[in-house]
Amino acid sequence: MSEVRWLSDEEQAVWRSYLAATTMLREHIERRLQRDAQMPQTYYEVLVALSEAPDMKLRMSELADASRSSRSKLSHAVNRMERSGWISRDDCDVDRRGSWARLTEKGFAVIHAAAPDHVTTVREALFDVLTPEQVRQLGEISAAIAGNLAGECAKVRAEEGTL
Amino acid sequence: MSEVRWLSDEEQAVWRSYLAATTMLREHIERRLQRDAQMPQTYYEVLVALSEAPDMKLRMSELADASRSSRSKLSHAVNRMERSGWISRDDCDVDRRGSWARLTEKGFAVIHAAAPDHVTTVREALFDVLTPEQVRQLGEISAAIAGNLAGECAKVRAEEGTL
DNA sequence: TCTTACTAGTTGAACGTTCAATTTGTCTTG
DNA sequence: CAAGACAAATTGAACGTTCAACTAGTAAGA
Repeated sequence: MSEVRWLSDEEQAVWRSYLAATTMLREHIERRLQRDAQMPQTYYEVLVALSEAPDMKLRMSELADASRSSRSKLSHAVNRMERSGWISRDDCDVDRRGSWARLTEKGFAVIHAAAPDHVTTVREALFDVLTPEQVRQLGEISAAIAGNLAGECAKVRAEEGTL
Repeated sequence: MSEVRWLSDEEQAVWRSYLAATTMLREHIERRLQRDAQMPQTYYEVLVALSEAPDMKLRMSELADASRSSRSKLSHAVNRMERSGWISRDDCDVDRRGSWARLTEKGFAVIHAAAPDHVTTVREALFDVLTPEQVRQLGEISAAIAGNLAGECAKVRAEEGTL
């Protein structure tokens, strides 16, 4: 039981600023995407992952990893997008428990229609307000944070099916 | 109708890294808070805002601003925390439409019990993986992003009651 | 004063996410 | 080739959030 290392005044200020910035940015993008393309950011990421995959299809687990979704969340999301006609589910011959999620032509059209607005939002809200130097810095900072948490997240992912 | 300014390879990489880092960090903190204190991060922020207010009470609208909640979201959240006995609602004499949200003794105890674990989580996942220089950089980057979005968010906030 | 416009806050329904099963199929080892 | 362990994916309930009304009180102008 060691003593808690509280935050210094500067750390406190940075943390609050970080929280404000990331929250506002996320909500801003979410609102725009909802307004322009009638989908949450999560669905956008799922569609992007599929559109970049060979034959525009992935096993559910692969898609879950690619889009940082839990299996359950992805299952619900794919249900929803299947009803919208953006994704279809195909049986997997190799493993009959598994199934493929495939981007339909309609889904392909939807993601391509959504992309320009989305990219513009990201550019205007993020890259346009930072200097090139800051962009580089943000890249390194993000890599450090993500690198440290990757293990933890993998562990959580692994415990999913187990307990 | 001008041409879309797509992201360069470097911007693309930074954006994906940023998305991975912020998503993982948020979910990590959320999981810990849920595990250690049985509350989502949003509720934690509401309790902190109240604990820092004079007499540990704020009008609902002030609390909404302080915790970056929509009025609706806050209303639901306070309902929940009132049932838990962490917050109580007091009538407002000055404006009979309004009401005060006040932190109860139990709520005060809850937030003080939750703080050490939470701060430790934040320190380990954020400050411990960055150099002092990077912490400073992150502060400036966050300020730039938040500063730019503040107007937009205020506008959304204002439209809430109107439409 | 009456009327209209506005503001504070709440509510219920719809949505997306989490959590804890559950189903179905594969792998392993005796 | 059984038997149990494990893996892929889905499901329903509970939760928190959003959205669009809605209630009730205040402010302003005629």
